[in-house]
Formats: sequence, C-alpha cells, structure tokens
Amino acid sequence: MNIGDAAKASGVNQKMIRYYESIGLIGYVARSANGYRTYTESDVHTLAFIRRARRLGFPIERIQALMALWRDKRRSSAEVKAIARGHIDELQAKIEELAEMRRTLEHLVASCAGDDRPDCPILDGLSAQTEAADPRPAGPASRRGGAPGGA
Amino acid sequence: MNIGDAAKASGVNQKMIRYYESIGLIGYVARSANGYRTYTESDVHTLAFIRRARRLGFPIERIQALMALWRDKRRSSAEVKAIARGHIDELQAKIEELAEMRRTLEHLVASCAGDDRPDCPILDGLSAQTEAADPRPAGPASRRGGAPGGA
DNA sequence: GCTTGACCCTCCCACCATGGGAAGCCCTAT
DNA sequence: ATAGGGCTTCCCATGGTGGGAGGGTCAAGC
Repeated sequence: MNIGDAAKASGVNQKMIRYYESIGLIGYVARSANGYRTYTESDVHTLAFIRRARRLGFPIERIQALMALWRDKRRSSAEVKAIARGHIDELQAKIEELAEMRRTLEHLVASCAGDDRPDCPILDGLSAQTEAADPRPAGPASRRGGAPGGA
Repeated sequence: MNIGDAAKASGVNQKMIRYYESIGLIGYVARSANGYRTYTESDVHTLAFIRRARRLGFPIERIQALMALWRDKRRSSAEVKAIARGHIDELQAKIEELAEMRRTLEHLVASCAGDDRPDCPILDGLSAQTEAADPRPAGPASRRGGAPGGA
C-alpha cells in the first residue's frame, strides 16, 4: 500500500500521515526501492486509531500516551480511563468557557433593539463594560499619576 | 503614554498591541522623536474595546467589522446585532461539537472498568469503532479498486 | 561624566494541526 | 515518447499568543 491507499483506507489524508511521521507520532514507515512509503494493514489500523482519537479532540500528545497503552497488552484499563477523564475535563472546561461567552453575548444581544437607530448596547458593552468579573476596583479613570507599584 | 502604560491601562499586552498594529487592526500610532509609540486615551479606549471583544471570542476579522460600526455614528444597531448573532451561532456550533465529543467519550469511559485489568472499551472503541455516525457503508475492506470519484 | 536599570525598538522563532503549492522523480498506459 | 497520476521533499500560511535576542533611549543616582 502506498500512502494514497493508506490515506483512503484510514481516513487520514496524506499530508497528515507524513506529518504524524515527522513528529514521531508513528514510527518511520517502510520504504520501497523507489523511496515510496509502504503501509501495512497494521499501519492503517494505527492511523485509523489516531483519526478517531483526533475526532474526539485528543491532542497529539495525549494520543501518543493512548497509543502506548494500546500497544501495551499489560496496561491497566485504569490508566486509559484516567487519560480519557482528563480529556473530558478539558473538553468540559472549554465548553464552559464558550458557554460563558455565549451567555454574555446573548445578554447584550437581547438588550439591543436591532433596528435602524444607532443606539447599541452591544457596542456600549464592549466599549465601557463594568468589568464586574474582574476583582480589581478600577476607579473612574484619571488616576494616572501615582502608580501603586503594579505588575 | 508609551506602550507599557497603554498596555497596563487597556489590559492588552505590549506584544499584542504591536501585533494589532502590524495587522492593521488599529491604525499606525503616533511616534515620539525617539521612535517610541505614543498612545492617547482614545487609543487605550480602542484597545480595551478589542480586548473585551477578544474575551468574548470574536475573531480579529469580526472585531474589525465591529470597530468600523463602533466608529460610525450613523450605523444601525441591526448591523451590530447581526454580527453578534453570527458569532453566537459560531460559539454554539463549537460548543455542540465539543459536547458531542464529550458525550461519546463519556459513554466509552462509563463502560470501562478502570481497574488493573487490561480490557478497555475505550481503546477498543478507538481502534475498531463502528463509525455509526459516518454515512458511508464502509464495507469489510478489500474494496480498494473502484474509487467512486471522491476527492 | 558614568553606570544602572527600566523601558522601548525590530526581527526571528515557536506553538497546534492543518493545508496549499512548487519543483522534481517514478511508474504505467497509450 | 509523452501524458497523467502518484510520490517525494521543501517552503509558506493560518490565528493569536508569547519568548527571546540584540540593540537604542531615557532618567535617576553617584
């Protein structure tokens, strides 16, 4: 199997296959006399594994760990589970971050008339927000003289 | 105000301020005789605007559009609202994508004992998944001859 | 005057994962 | 022989963010 066939069979495109090889995610693959990479069914299996892990959002680094366990027939499932849980937590954190953005933005959108007039609480919010989330007092400006010793 | 003060006052760090200038998000800023960038209160205001928009996840390109409307006193709030809605939709799409990953992963994790034994449905799922979500039949391999024409 | 330290400048590099494209070799079919 | 498709490597770009090198500038203190 040349790289094109491996790409089709695994669902990972050629560029990515070469990239994964270059960063050491998969070992150097065998080459035929003309220098073409040649792939076995097993290689394709590995690539498909990577693809599915990527689709679940695992970063390359974590996939490396997963693959090590995958190959290690004496692993404990607890180790795998721990990695997966860690990733779930990261997904969750990102989801919450995005959801928080969405919430804030929805509030702004809800208070905006959305008509022909220029008055727009969205822009007002962006340009002079109260920064309620910030733990700093942030006085009414004009305090630009005595730097208390900041960062 | 030099760049350091502007950074402190706006919450955007120096690197980013220079970057925003270099990509044209903010216009070229005035320079003093020694070549230092000098910022006005208005510049700081703009930077703070950018920072808040970034915090809401707006990409630079959209921020550019927002700033144009911000400066245009004759804009209609509908335009602003449309941009914000578009961004909300994108946030939502990302959230759903991540949530779908999380759901799948949670199913796998739930079915994994997480003990000392090597048996692990998580790895099994990654290595031989049924690909139920894919609309392709994906026969039992060995169909490697007749490419239907796809990219 | 000289040193010290804080500040500023530009330029290069890295991240993560993905992809585009060029220049050139290899193989097969006509 | 020529066309075409596949393969190779190498460079570049993305979006934002940041690190760091190497050097100029300014103000304060001695």
